[in-house]
Amino acid sequence: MTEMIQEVRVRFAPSPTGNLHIGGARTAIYNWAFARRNGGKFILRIEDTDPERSTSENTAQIIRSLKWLGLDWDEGPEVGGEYGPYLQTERFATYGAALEDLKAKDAVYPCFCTPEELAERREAAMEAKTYSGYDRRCRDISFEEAAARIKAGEPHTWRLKIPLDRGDVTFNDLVFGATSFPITQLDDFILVRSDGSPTYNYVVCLDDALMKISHVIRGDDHLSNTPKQILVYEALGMPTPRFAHLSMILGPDGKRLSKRHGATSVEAYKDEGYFADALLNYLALLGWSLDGSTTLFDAQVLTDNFSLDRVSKNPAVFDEKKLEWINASRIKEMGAPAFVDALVPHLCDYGLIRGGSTVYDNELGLVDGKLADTASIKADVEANRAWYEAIYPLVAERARTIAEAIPMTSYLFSGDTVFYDETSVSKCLKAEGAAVILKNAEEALSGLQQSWSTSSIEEELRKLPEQLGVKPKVIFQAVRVALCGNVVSPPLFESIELLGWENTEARLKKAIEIAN
RNA sequence: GUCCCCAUAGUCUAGCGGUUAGGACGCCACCCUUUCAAGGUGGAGGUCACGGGUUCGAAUCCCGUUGGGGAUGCCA
Repeated sequence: MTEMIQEVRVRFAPSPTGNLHIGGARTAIYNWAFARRNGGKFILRIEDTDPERSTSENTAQIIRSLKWLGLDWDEGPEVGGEYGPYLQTERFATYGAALEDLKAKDAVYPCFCTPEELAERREAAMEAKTYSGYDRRCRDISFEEAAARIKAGEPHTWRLKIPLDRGDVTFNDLVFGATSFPITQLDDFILVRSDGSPTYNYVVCLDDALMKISHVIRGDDHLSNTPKQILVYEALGMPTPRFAHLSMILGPDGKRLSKRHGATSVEAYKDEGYFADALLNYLALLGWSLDGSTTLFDAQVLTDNFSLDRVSKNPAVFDEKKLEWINASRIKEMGAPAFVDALVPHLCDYGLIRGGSTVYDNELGLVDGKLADTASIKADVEANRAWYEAIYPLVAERARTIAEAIPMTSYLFSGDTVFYDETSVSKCLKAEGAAVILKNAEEALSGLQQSWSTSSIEEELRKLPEQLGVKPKVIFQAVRVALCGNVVSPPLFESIELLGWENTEARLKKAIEIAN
């Protein structure tokens, strides 16, 4: 058999019945990477044939998520293409024409069984443990009788007439290898519903064939649908594409990843402060490997190296810890400007503005004060870029996501007030000698107003342990709690510089009151 | 019930007949250190699901078993 030299054309075909989830995103990434690696085309097609559950909002959201991930498509919604339209609901004309063709070829037949009858028979057969699909009772209705019943307006579906004499359906899956299904196992499934709409297994073939898709790369859950679809291609007389199935993504409990495992949508990860390239990196690794040892890479490396024969067959458990680690490594290398750009939307969400007077509790719930409006936050960031960028070194080694950076740095945004962690206060502020320590710290810093910098602050405060004859740890932890409200915080001297003398002074005075 | 697929440490994986079974996340310890991290160093963790073959030799090839997943819709 000669292999036709064919242009690589792959597609991602989500149904807009929800937002883009992790599994779908990975399928999209693999298709995209395969296309880019092989100089082919990546096509986006929206399978919106289920009017009950499909919404245009979902479509818009899916597109947004794909773009955010950094994927681009050569044909599809928004970009068009010569094989459009790319919304299934706009392709209905082609389905009707193909049905006429199938009727002419005697490859389909009308079925007058009602859904209720079908369900009843299926149940009975299941009960008797003998169910193996539709019993084909309408297959032998004569042409004349069928025509008469259709003419009389009797509701009917159109079923594929499986060629009983065909051998088993075999195909070489590009991930799973040789796969074979007994023809006896396949029933005459419905192609066109009684309302005239086409079913998935029918449209998907027609669309893929008409769009000249060369490789169908999709979820494992379609492996068992593949023989049916091969039969449709054959009935249609259209060439069968190559298939590559991707194993499922599982939750920590080993069950298929779903909402009950927590966040599963791409958008949710975006909102939690993950970066697109980190998510892309992690997802690419979930079922594919570059060489067995490389774990950190960018989209370019992916599109330069992706290949289906390095795709794993085992289902993979989604490990958020590793995603966090990859995201953390991204934050460490991204630099202050990019970090601030990513931080701003989160600051806006919480109304955090430099020098603000809002007080937050540990969960970042609003305790007191007003939320700053996003316009003034953005303006302040523009006007004081250096101050905001100075936050980066404080959290770059600590925050795994941008969202984590918010509670970590919220003390920088509360002006002259501090939210105190009770245990930290009783441990460090109400301890013996705390008031003296804080008083001395205040005095030491007060002389620095003209030379306020991390290094001068550090120089002065470092003198305290010897002066007071107290262990450094005791001193610095007391100051830390006084200024940050907690025994755990980002580096102290840098924090003091960012707080400024006035806020520092106010916070120290208040802490001294508590200590007394 | 029937059919299909899968099986290497807690997790993701490398491995394609000869390796002390490699890497990464996570975990533990130590170092660094004013906290938390980060970083550095070291470590624990695998009878390669189980049982049979084939072979001089099997994680790798074959058969069976078990476990898991999927399909079996007028959903996609």
